[in-house]
Amino acid sequence: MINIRDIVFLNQLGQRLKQLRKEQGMSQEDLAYKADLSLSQIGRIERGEINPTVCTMKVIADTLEISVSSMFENLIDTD
Amino acid sequence: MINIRDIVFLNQLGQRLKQLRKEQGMSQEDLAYKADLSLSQIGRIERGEINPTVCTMKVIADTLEISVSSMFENLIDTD
DNA sequence: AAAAAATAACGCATACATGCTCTAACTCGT
DNA sequence: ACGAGTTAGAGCATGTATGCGTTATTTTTT
Repeated sequence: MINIRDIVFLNQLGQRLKQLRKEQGMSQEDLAYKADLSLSQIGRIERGEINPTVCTMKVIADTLEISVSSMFENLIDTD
Repeated sequence: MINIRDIVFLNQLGQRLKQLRKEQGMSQEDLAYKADLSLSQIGRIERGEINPTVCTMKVIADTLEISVSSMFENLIDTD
């Protein structure tokens, strides 16, 4: 089975999430609670450790009151 | 473990993908080959059967030569 | 109508996303 | 420096995404 994980993309997405979360003055725990996700999962996504599912990103976007589309905009180059 | 699958959202995304693919005159097999994904996976996503990962959607978006962000725009209500 | 192409629908094996719990390491304000 | 809050890290269990076949069904072409 081929691994399609795109590490650069996942890091960018993680940074983007962290930025959006902080803009709302929320801690990872706040976001986890409101989105009904685990705290560890929020951390792993922000660190780019995992390849989350689209529904996970949707509940996060809903919680941050933004569209899924805009969640994937302005992805920041990290390296 | 709580299931966060959003069936409505996944159906919308599947329809959106099918629309984008057909706009390019590609078959599921064409897309699968170019994106280096399995044919069955493309079908399952278009049917809204599964909750794909963001990297899967990224390789599909890349193959369709669109941004991930626009992949999540214009999601069509199916109900 | 028949053939061909495309899509759907199976089942199975493997990898991994997610939740949970605990501990460690930061980052603050006092 | 201390303590409180926040984030990181690790390990385990479970569900599921994905790939790979194969067969059925649908759609398109001739």
